[in-house]
Amino acid sequence: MTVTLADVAARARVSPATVSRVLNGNYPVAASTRERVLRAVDELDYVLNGPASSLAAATSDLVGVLVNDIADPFFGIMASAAQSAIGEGGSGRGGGEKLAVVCNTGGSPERELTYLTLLQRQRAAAVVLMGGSLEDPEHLAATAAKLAKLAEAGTRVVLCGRPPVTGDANTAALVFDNRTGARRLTEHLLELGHRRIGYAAGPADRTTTRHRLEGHRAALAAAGVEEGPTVHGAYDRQAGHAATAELLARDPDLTAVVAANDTVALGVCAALRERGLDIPGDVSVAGFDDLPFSIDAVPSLTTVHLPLHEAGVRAGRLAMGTEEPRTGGLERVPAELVVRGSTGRPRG
Amino acid sequence: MTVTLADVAARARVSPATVSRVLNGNYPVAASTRERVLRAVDELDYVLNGPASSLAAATSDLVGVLVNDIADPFFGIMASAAQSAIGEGGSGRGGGEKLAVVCNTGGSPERELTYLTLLQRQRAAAVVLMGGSLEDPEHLAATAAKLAKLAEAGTRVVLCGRPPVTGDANTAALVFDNRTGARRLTEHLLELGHRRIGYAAGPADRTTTRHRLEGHRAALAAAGVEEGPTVHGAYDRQAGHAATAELLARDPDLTAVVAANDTVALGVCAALRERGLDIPGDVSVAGFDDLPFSIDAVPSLTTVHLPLHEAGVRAGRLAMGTEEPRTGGLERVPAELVVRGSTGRPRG
DNA sequence: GCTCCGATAGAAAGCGCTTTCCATCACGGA
DNA sequence: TCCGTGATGGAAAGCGCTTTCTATCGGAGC
Repeated sequence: MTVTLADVAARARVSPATVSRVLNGNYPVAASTRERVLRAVDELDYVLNGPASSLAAATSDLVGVLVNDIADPFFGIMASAAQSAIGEGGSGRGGGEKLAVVCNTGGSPERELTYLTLLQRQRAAAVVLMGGSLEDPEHLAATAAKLAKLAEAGTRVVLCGRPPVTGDANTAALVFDNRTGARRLTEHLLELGHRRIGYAAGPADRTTTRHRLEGHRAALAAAGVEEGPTVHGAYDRQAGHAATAELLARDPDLTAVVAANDTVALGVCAALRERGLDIPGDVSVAGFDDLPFSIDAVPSLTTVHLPLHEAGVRAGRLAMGTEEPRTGGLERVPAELVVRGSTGRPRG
Repeated sequence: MTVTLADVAARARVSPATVSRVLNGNYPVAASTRERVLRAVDELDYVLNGPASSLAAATSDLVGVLVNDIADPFFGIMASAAQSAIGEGGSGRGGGEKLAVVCNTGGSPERELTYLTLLQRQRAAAVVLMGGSLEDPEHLAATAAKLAKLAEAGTRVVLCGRPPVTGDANTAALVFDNRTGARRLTEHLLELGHRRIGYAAGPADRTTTRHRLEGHRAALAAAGVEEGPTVHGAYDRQAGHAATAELLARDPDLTAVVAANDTVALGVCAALRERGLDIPGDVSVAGFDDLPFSIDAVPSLTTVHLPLHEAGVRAGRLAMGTEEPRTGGLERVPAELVVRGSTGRPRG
């Protein structure tokens, strides 16, 4: 029923071996023969059987991209960039067409491991993990073990936005400089004169949350300013909205709120407005990530720019093996403060 | 080097056949034997070889989800929903774990076909195409042919947000009622008293663009109001920003602008504000899709709500075969007008 | 007590490809 | 003229799993 390589071989009057060689192009085949084979492929509308090919060759052209939340543009932008870098690469087998697939873990460690196992099953060529991870030691160990096994089996492992868990070769890591970015942001607020700053943080126990919080605290400590209230929540507007109520309850005299990211900042702004507070007149608000919409917020959001697209491309190339990782495998991606309209001097 | 099923069999002192049966659970195996096998699997840390399994069984547990732009929350939300529906389904082979993978076509017909071929190679269990498509007849035909081939080979095909191209069984389609949604939206504007309405449309030649435009025009025609200027552009803020300048140039007395979607609307708002125009005092603005951020826009966006999450889940279930498609395979998803602060009565 | 049957488990034949040997063949050099 | 040699193409052995087809065994039925 389905056309197989043998059918093509018969039609082209060559052996299956030759057809395979034409298709994979890693062995000399006379031009005339090649053409005959290609014509047969065309005429029969032959499609390679991926599983069979992968089985025989012991690798597949699948590249897995794991993200915490596919509905969040933060990941969408990176994944998109990685996918296009992976798609256009292509010196590998099977004509170099790699199938970049993105898998949504929802931030759940279990799903992350499940996907990694599934990709291991498929003998994926590479795996890219995007976004911070949970800091639970048990999970960290399980993930590290799984990644080590993948790397050992020849799957390239790339981390993008999370610290490396294993010093393995075959593993590269890109980390955003969240600490410095957060620090600059809070310094900016301090320079404006803010002394009571609330923090609507991301989920507890996540690397990203901790790093940003550390940067924030470092800035406060350096300036000798007392830390304001901190509330943890998810990375969505709802969380920002809820956090704001809590923060204001804990310190009604806040003059600024730093949000875990831009989306959360949107929720913070909404909550402040509902209470009749002006931004930045009464309260300044800052985000993080510099997602596309943050420039269109009203007022436009002061935030920390992360080169998501560039990082995604780089991650994709590392996964393809097109580019080599830095020595040590760890690469720091700079974060840059972007001052816009949502932050200003506090009243008085 | 890698542990194979035979190794597990040897360790458990059973035949490979028995191990396979335990793993796939579709054949009676004595409890004691099963346990012995599972212990061996655990002890050896065995991971099934996906390609081998797929080859022998002639299907894989891959489900492809194709989206036009993964960085756009519109697709992110649907894909996320579909992926979770697919992940939790699971009566299939291999323990029912399906690997839902999302592929980013970037709206390019070529990439779409490439991905479809790649998925066909992998003998994917199902394919979900999300979002509108190009209306170029040549592309339409090529896609239809490819989808027919996939369906014929036993791959379930689900369209979500695009009209069906083939009346095949094995194929289901979910379509958003863009026409009605757009019509209601324009009717709303007309009721408010607007008579000069600009339209910042999506890319030309796309089904979604056309349907929304048709709804808009239908409302105008029914009210006997002359159509205002229309500008086509991409689905991003930049396009909305640029379109606004053009629309205003063509008719400086516009009192309302309808955008292709919420993201575009954000760009429209930004451009209007830059010109010192008040929203909705001077110009009303409306979006489409009701993405999460639109409620936080200032003023909050009047838009058309699309049940993206629900549609994604439904698409996922159709892909899994958990739910049956309606007779005829076509299902209409309702779109609902949501009036917020960005639209109001025109001055005077 | 013997046959028949349900419940289990093993043997073995592939699934469709890749790849390692080999076999050819046409030349150029000695 | 004969042989070494590079360029091609074929034969065949798997890759690791699934799945028929059989074989075995302990009762139940007569």
